[in-house]
Amino acid sequence: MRAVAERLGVSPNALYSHVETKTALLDDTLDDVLAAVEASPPDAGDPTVGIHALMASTYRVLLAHADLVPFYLARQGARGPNAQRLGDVMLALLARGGVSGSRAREALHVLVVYTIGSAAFATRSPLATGDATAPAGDHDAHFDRGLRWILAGISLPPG
Amino acid sequence: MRAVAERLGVSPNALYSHVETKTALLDDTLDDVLAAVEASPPDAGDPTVGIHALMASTYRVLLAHADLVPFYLARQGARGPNAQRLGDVMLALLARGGVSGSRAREALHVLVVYTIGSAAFATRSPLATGDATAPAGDHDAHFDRGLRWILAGISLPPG
DNA sequence: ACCTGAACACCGTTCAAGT
DNA sequence: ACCTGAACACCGTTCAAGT
Repeated sequence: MRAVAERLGVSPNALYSHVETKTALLDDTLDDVLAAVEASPPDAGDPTVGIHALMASTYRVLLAHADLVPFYLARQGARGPNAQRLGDVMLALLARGGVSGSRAREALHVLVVYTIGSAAFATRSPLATGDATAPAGDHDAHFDRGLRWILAGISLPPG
Repeated sequence: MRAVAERLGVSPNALYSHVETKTALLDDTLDDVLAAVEASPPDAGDPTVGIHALMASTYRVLLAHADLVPFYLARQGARGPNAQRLGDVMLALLARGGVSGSRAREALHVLVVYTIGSAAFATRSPLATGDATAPAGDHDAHFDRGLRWILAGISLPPG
Protein backbone atom coordinates (compact mmCIF):
# COMPACT_ATOMS: atom_id res chain seq x y z
CA MET A 1 0.00 0.00 0.00
CA ARG A 2 2.59 2.52 1.05
CA ALA A 3 4.73 1.64 -1.98
CA VAL A 4 1.78 2.04 -4.34
CA ALA A 5 0.94 5.38 -2.75
CA GLU A 6 4.49 6.60 -3.21
CA ARG A 7 4.42 5.53 -6.86
CA LEU A 8 1.28 7.63 -7.30
CA GLY A 9 2.77 10.57 -5.45
CA VAL A 10 0.08 10.45 -2.82
CA SER A 11 -0.18 9.73 0.89
CA PRO A 12 -0.84 6.07 1.82
CA ASN A 13 -4.28 6.57 3.27
CA ALA A 14 -5.45 8.34 0.11
CA LEU A 15 -5.73 4.88 -1.49
CA TYR A 16 -8.61 4.04 0.78
CA SER A 17 -10.80 6.51 -1.09
CA HIS A 18 -10.55 4.19 -4.10
CA VAL A 19 -10.07 0.73 -2.67
CA GLU A 20 -11.70 -1.21 0.13
CA THR A 21 -8.60 -3.03 1.32
CA LYS A 22 -5.22 -4.31 0.18
CA THR A 23 -6.70 -7.72 -0.60
CA ALA A 24 -9.41 -6.17 -2.78
CA LEU A 25 -6.80 -4.19 -4.68
CA LEU A 26 -4.75 -7.34 -5.29
CA ASP A 27 -7.85 -9.24 -6.38
CA ASP A 28 -8.62 -6.58 -8.96
CA THR A 29 -5.01 -6.36 -10.11
CA LEU A 30 -4.85 -10.13 -10.53
CA ASP A 31 -7.93 -10.22 -12.67
CA ASP A 32 -6.58 -7.36 -14.79
CA VAL A 33 -3.43 -9.38 -15.34
CA LEU A 34 -5.44 -12.43 -16.39
CA ALA A 35 -6.95 -10.34 -19.21
CA ALA A 36 -3.65 -10.88 -21.03
CA VAL A 37 -4.15 -14.65 -21.22
CA GLU A 38 -4.81 -15.68 -24.80
CA ALA A 39 -7.85 -17.89 -25.17
CA SER A 40 -8.59 -18.71 -28.77
CA PRO A 41 -12.25 -19.48 -29.52
CA PRO A 42 -13.04 -22.95 -28.14
CA ASP A 43 -14.92 -24.11 -31.25
CA ALA A 44 -12.00 -24.51 -33.66
CA GLY A 45 -9.16 -27.00 -33.92
CA ASP A 46 -8.05 -29.84 -31.66
CA PRO A 47 -9.45 -29.16 -28.17
CA THR A 48 -6.41 -30.74 -26.50
CA VAL A 49 -4.19 -28.29 -28.36
CA GLY A 50 -6.48 -25.46 -27.28
CA ILE A 51 -6.29 -26.50 -23.64
CA HIS A 52 -2.54 -26.79 -23.85
CA ALA A 53 -2.26 -23.32 -25.40
CA LEU A 54 -4.56 -21.74 -22.84
CA MET A 55 -2.70 -23.19 -19.85
CA ALA A 56 0.67 -22.32 -21.36
CA SER A 57 -0.47 -18.75 -21.90
CA THR A 58 -1.70 -18.56 -18.30
CA TYR A 59 1.64 -19.89 -17.11
CA ARG A 60 3.54 -17.27 -19.10
CA VAL A 61 1.33 -14.43 -17.94
CA LEU A 62 1.75 -15.50 -14.32
CA LEU A 63 5.52 -15.70 -14.72
CA ALA A 64 5.50 -12.18 -16.12
CA HIS A 65 3.89 -11.05 -12.87
CA ALA A 66 5.82 -13.27 -10.50
CA ASP A 67 5.20 -11.06 -7.50
CA LEU A 68 1.46 -11.71 -7.79
CA VAL A 69 1.73 -15.50 -7.82
CA PRO A 70 2.10 -16.07 -4.06
CA PHE A 71 -0.96 -13.95 -3.56
CA TYR A 72 -2.76 -15.87 -6.28
CA LEU A 73 -2.10 -19.07 -4.37
CA ALA A 74 -2.98 -17.58 -1.01
CA ARG A 75 -6.32 -16.62 -2.51
CA GLN A 76 -6.58 -20.05 -4.16
CA GLY A 77 -7.18 -18.75 -7.61
CA ALA A 78 -8.90 -15.71 -9.02
CA ARG A 79 -12.62 -15.11 -8.97
CA GLY A 80 -12.94 -12.05 -11.22
CA PRO A 81 -14.64 -11.91 -14.63
CA ASN A 82 -11.47 -12.80 -16.55
CA ALA A 83 -10.92 -15.90 -14.41
CA GLN A 84 -14.54 -16.82 -15.03
CA ARG A 85 -14.12 -16.41 -18.76
CA LEU A 86 -11.04 -18.63 -18.83
CA GLY A 87 -12.78 -21.27 -16.75
CA ASP A 88 -15.73 -21.29 -19.13
CA VAL A 89 -13.49 -21.60 -22.18
CA MET A 90 -11.67 -24.50 -20.51
CA LEU A 91 -14.91 -26.33 -19.76
CA ALA A 92 -16.05 -25.85 -23.36
CA LEU A 93 -12.75 -27.24 -24.63
CA LEU A 94 -12.94 -30.21 -22.26
CA ALA A 95 -16.51 -30.91 -23.38
CA ARG A 96 -15.41 -30.92 -27.01
CA GLY A 97 -12.68 -33.36 -25.95
CA GLY A 98 -15.27 -35.70 -24.51
CA VAL A 99 -14.84 -34.75 -20.84
CA SER A 100 -17.83 -33.23 -19.06
CA GLY A 101 -19.69 -33.08 -15.77
CA SER A 102 -17.84 -33.66 -12.50
CA ARG A 103 -14.98 -35.23 -14.40
CA ALA A 104 -14.49 -31.96 -16.31
CA ARG A 105 -14.54 -29.91 -13.12
CA GLU A 106 -11.95 -32.21 -11.60
CA ALA A 107 -9.80 -31.97 -14.71
CA LEU A 108 -10.02 -28.17 -14.66
CA HIS A 109 -9.06 -28.14 -11.00
CA VAL A 110 -6.05 -30.36 -11.57
CA LEU A 111 -4.88 -28.22 -14.50
CA VAL A 112 -5.29 -24.98 -12.56
CA VAL A 113 -3.48 -26.33 -9.51
CA TYR A 114 -0.63 -27.57 -11.66
CA THR A 115 -0.33 -24.35 -13.64
CA ILE A 116 -0.38 -21.95 -10.69
CA GLY A 117 1.84 -24.28 -8.69
CA SER A 118 4.34 -24.43 -11.52
CA ALA A 119 4.39 -20.65 -11.80
CA ALA A 120 4.99 -20.39 -8.07
CA PHE A 121 7.85 -22.86 -8.21
CA ALA A 122 9.43 -21.34 -11.28
CA THR A 123 9.57 -17.80 -9.98
CA ARG A 124 12.64 -18.28 -7.88
CA SER A 125 13.80 -21.62 -9.07
CA PRO A 126 15.45 -24.53 -7.19
CA LEU A 127 13.43 -27.72 -7.21
CA ALA A 128 12.03 -29.23 -4.06
CA THR A 129 14.44 -32.10 -4.21
CA GLY A 130 17.61 -30.26 -3.45
CA ASP A 131 18.73 -30.47 -7.04
CA ALA A 132 21.07 -27.87 -8.40
CA THR A 133 19.37 -24.76 -9.75
CA ALA A 134 17.96 -25.36 -13.22
CA PRO A 135 18.66 -22.92 -16.05
CA ALA A 136 15.80 -20.43 -16.31
CA GLY A 137 14.66 -21.51 -19.78
CA ASP A 138 14.14 -25.06 -18.56
CA HIS A 139 11.08 -24.11 -16.56
CA ASP A 140 8.93 -23.75 -19.64
CA ALA A 141 10.05 -27.11 -20.96
CA HIS A 142 9.36 -28.74 -17.57
CA PHE A 143 5.94 -27.16 -17.40
CA ASP A 144 5.15 -28.27 -20.91
CA ARG A 145 6.17 -31.84 -20.29
CA GLY A 146 4.11 -32.11 -17.10
CA LEU A 147 1.13 -30.52 -18.79
CA ARG A 148 1.30 -33.13 -21.54
CA TRP A 149 1.40 -35.91 -18.95
CA ILE A 150 -1.67 -34.56 -17.21
CA LEU A 151 -3.57 -34.14 -20.46
CA ALA A 152 -2.66 -37.68 -21.45
CA GLY A 153 -3.88 -38.94 -18.08
CA ILE A 154 -7.15 -37.05 -18.28
CA SER A 155 -8.01 -38.41 -21.70
CA LEU A 156 -7.72 -41.99 -20.43
CA PRO A 157 -10.94 -43.89 -19.64
CA PRO A 158 -12.16 -43.43 -16.03
CA GLY A 159 -10.49 -45.82 -13.63
CA MET B 1 7.82 -14.26 16.03
CA ARG B 2 6.01 -12.22 18.64
CA ALA B 3 3.27 -14.84 18.85
CA VAL B 4 5.80 -17.65 19.27
CA ALA B 5 7.57 -15.65 21.97
CA GLU B 6 4.33 -15.14 23.85
CA ARG B 7 3.56 -18.85 23.64
CA LEU B 8 6.95 -19.52 25.22
CA GLY B 9 6.43 -16.84 27.86
CA VAL B 10 9.44 -14.94 26.70
CA SER B 11 10.17 -11.56 25.11
CA PRO B 12 10.19 -11.51 21.29
CA ASN B 13 13.85 -10.74 20.85
CA ALA B 14 14.82 -13.68 23.07
CA LEU B 15 14.10 -15.94 20.08
CA TYR B 16 17.09 -14.54 18.27
CA SER B 17 19.39 -16.30 20.70
CA HIS B 18 18.14 -19.59 19.21
CA VAL B 19 17.21 -18.79 15.65
CA GLU B 20 18.85 -16.83 12.86
CA THR B 21 15.69 -15.39 11.35
CA LYS B 22 11.97 -16.01 10.97
CA THR B 23 12.55 -17.74 7.64
CA ALA B 24 15.13 -20.10 9.16
CA LEU B 25 12.71 -20.99 11.93
CA LEU B 26 9.98 -21.77 9.40
CA ASP B 27 12.39 -23.82 7.30
CA ASP B 28 13.27 -25.97 10.31
CA THR B 29 9.64 -26.28 11.38
CA LEU B 30 8.63 -27.36 7.90
CA ASP B 31 11.22 -30.09 7.76
CA ASP B 32 10.16 -31.28 11.23
CA VAL B 33 6.61 -31.54 9.94
CA LEU B 34 7.74 -33.55 6.93
CA ALA B 35 9.15 -36.17 9.29
CA ALA B 36 5.55 -37.33 9.74
CA VAL B 37 5.22 -38.34 6.09
CA GLU B 38 5.02 -42.11 5.80
CA ALA B 39 7.41 -43.54 3.23
CA SER B 40 7.33 -47.30 3.14
CA PRO B 41 10.56 -48.95 1.95
CA PRO B 42 10.82 -48.43 -1.83
CA ASP B 43 11.85 -52.02 -2.58
CA ALA B 44 8.54 -53.79 -1.91
CA GLY B 45 5.23 -53.90 -3.74
CA ASP B 46 3.97 -52.06 -6.79
CA PRO B 47 6.05 -48.88 -7.17
CA THR B 48 3.08 -46.94 -8.54
CA VAL B 49 1.15 -47.78 -5.40
CA GLY B 50 4.13 -46.71 -3.32
CA ILE B 51 4.35 -43.36 -5.10
CA HIS B 52 0.64 -42.82 -4.69
CA ALA B 53 0.84 -43.60 -0.96
CA LEU B 54 3.82 -41.33 -0.43
CA MET B 55 2.25 -38.34 -2.16
CA ALA B 56 -1.08 -38.91 -0.42
CA SER B 57 0.68 -39.00 2.94
CA THR B 58 2.52 -35.78 2.09
CA TYR B 59 -0.77 -34.18 1.13
CA ARG B 60 -2.39 -35.20 4.42
CA VAL B 61 0.54 -34.00 6.49
CA LEU B 62 0.52 -30.65 4.72
CA LEU B 63 -3.22 -30.26 5.25
CA ALA B 64 -2.70 -30.94 8.95
CA HIS B 65 -0.37 -27.94 9.01
CA ALA B 66 -2.28 -25.69 6.67
CA ASP B 67 -0.72 -22.52 7.99
CA LEU B 68 2.69 -23.71 6.82
CA VAL B 69 1.64 -24.42 3.24
CA PRO B 70 1.80 -20.85 1.89
CA PHE B 71 5.28 -20.60 3.29
CA TYR B 72 6.14 -23.96 1.77
CA LEU B 73 5.16 -22.60 -1.63
CA ALA B 74 6.89 -19.28 -1.11
CA ARG B 75 10.06 -21.25 -0.41
CA GLN B 76 9.32 -23.52 -3.36
CA GLY B 77 9.58 -26.73 -1.44
CA ALA B 78 11.63 -27.86 1.50
CA ARG B 79 15.34 -28.46 1.43
CA GLY B 80 15.91 -30.12 4.81
CA PRO B 81 16.98 -33.71 5.46
CA ASN B 82 13.43 -35.04 5.57
CA ALA B 83 12.60 -33.48 2.20
CA GLN B 84 15.81 -35.02 0.83
CA ARG B 85 14.85 -38.43 2.14
CA LEU B 86 11.41 -38.27 0.56
CA GLY B 87 12.89 -37.15 -2.75
CA ASP B 88 15.31 -40.06 -2.72
CA VAL B 89 12.57 -42.57 -1.95
CA MET B 90 10.51 -41.13 -4.79
CA LEU B 91 13.35 -41.45 -7.28
CA ALA B 92 13.93 -45.05 -6.20
CA LEU B 93 10.25 -45.82 -6.68
CA LEU B 94 10.22 -44.15 -10.08
CA ALA B 95 13.30 -46.12 -11.12
CA ARG B 96 11.63 -49.37 -10.15
CA GLY B 97 8.66 -48.23 -12.24
CA GLY B 98 10.92 -47.83 -15.26
CA VAL B 99 11.32 -44.05 -15.10
CA SER B 100 14.82 -42.70 -14.57
CA GLY B 101 17.20 -39.90 -15.49
CA SER B 102 15.86 -36.50 -16.46
CA ARG B 103 12.44 -38.01 -17.04
CA ALA B 104 12.35 -39.11 -13.39
CA ARG B 105 13.37 -35.67 -12.15
CA GLU B 106 10.65 -34.10 -14.26
CA ALA B 107 8.10 -36.58 -12.97
CA LEU B 108 9.13 -35.87 -9.38
CA HIS B 109 8.84 -32.16 -10.00
CA VAL B 110 5.37 -32.49 -11.48
CA LEU B 111 4.19 -34.64 -8.58
CA VAL B 112 5.61 -32.26 -5.97
CA VAL B 113 4.10 -29.19 -7.64
CA TYR B 114 0.72 -30.90 -7.88
CA THR B 115 0.78 -32.11 -4.27
CA ILE B 116 1.84 -28.85 -2.66
CA GLY B 117 -0.44 -26.89 -4.96
CA SER B 118 -3.38 -29.11 -4.04
CA ALA B 119 -2.68 -28.66 -0.35
CA ALA B 120 -2.55 -24.90 -0.84
CA PHE B 121 -5.85 -24.89 -2.68
CA ALA B 122 -7.57 -27.21 -0.26
CA THR B 123 -6.75 -25.25 2.85
CA ARG B 124 -9.45 -22.69 2.44
CA SER B 125 -11.45 -24.20 -0.30
CA PRO B 126 -13.34 -22.59 -3.22
CA LEU B 127 -12.12 -23.66 -6.63
CA ALA B 128 -10.56 -21.23 -9.06
CA THR B 129 -13.55 -21.34 -11.32
CA GLY B 130 -16.05 -19.60 -9.12
CA ASP B 131 -17.78 -22.86 -8.31
CA ALA B 132 -19.70 -23.19 -5.10
CA THR B 133 -17.59 -24.29 -2.15
CA ALA B 134 -16.95 -28.02 -2.21
CA PRO B 135 -17.58 -30.14 0.90
CA ALA B 136 -14.36 -30.52 2.85
CA GLY B 137 -14.06 -34.28 2.39
CA ASP B 138 -14.14 -33.89 -1.37
CA HIS B 139 -10.66 -32.44 -1.43
CA ASP B 140 -9.03 -35.78 -0.75
CA ALA B 141 -11.02 -37.44 -3.51
CA HIS B 142 -10.15 -34.65 -5.95
CA PHE B 143 -6.49 -34.91 -5.05
CA ASP B 144 -6.56 -38.66 -5.45
CA ARG B 145 -8.20 -38.52 -8.84
CA GLY B 146 -5.73 -35.95 -10.18
CA LEU B 147 -2.81 -37.90 -8.78
CA ARG B 148 -3.99 -41.00 -10.63
CA TRP B 149 -4.23 -39.00 -13.86
CA ILE B 150 -0.71 -37.73 -13.49
CA LEU B 151 0.66 -41.18 -12.67
CA ALA B 152 -1.11 -42.60 -15.69
CA GLY B 153 0.34 -39.86 -17.87
CA ILE B 154 3.86 -40.38 -16.57
CA SER B 155 3.82 -44.09 -17.27
CA LEU B 156 2.99 -43.49 -20.93
CA PRO B 157 5.80 -43.79 -23.48
CA PRO B 158 7.74 -40.50 -24.03
CA GLY B 159 6.07 -38.23 -26.60
C1' DA C 1 -15.16 13.27 -4.38
C1' DC C 2 -10.57 13.13 -3.07
C1' DC C 3 -6.82 14.27 -0.35
C1' DT C 4 -3.78 15.15 4.13
C1' DG C 5 -1.78 14.69 9.06
C1' DA C 6 -1.80 12.25 12.87
C1' DA C 7 -2.37 8.29 15.02
C1' DC C 8 -3.21 3.12 16.20
C1' DA C 9 -1.92 -1.38 16.61
C1' DC C 10 0.89 -4.04 14.68
C1' DC C 11 5.46 -6.36 12.43
C1' DG C 12 10.71 -8.53 12.34
C1' DT C 13 14.94 -7.34 14.03
C1' DT C 14 19.06 -5.04 16.50
C1' DC C 15 21.70 -3.49 20.22
C1' DA C 16 23.33 -2.67 24.65
C1' DA C 17 22.99 -4.40 28.99
C1' DG C 18 22.05 -7.68 32.54
C1' DT C 19 22.50 -12.71 34.88
C1' DA D 1 24.45 -19.07 27.22
C1' DC D 2 20.22 -16.89 27.54
C1' DC D 3 17.31 -13.27 28.64
C1' DT D 4 15.34 -8.17 28.97
C1' DG D 5 14.12 -3.10 27.69
C1' DA D 6 14.26 0.08 24.50
C1' DA D 7 14.38 1.24 20.10
C1' DC D 8 14.32 1.21 14.75
C1' DA D 9 12.19 1.01 10.57
C1' DC D 10 8.60 -0.75 8.92
C1' DC D 11 3.32 -2.40 8.01
C1' DG D 12 -2.20 -1.81 6.82
C1' DT D 13 -5.73 0.93 8.27
C1' DT D 14 -8.80 4.59 10.63
C1' DC D 15 -10.39 9.02 11.70
C1' DA D 16 -11.06 13.77 11.73
C1' DA D 17 -10.37 17.53 9.01
C1' DG D 18 -9.59 20.12 4.89
C1' DT D 19 -10.68 21.46 -0.38
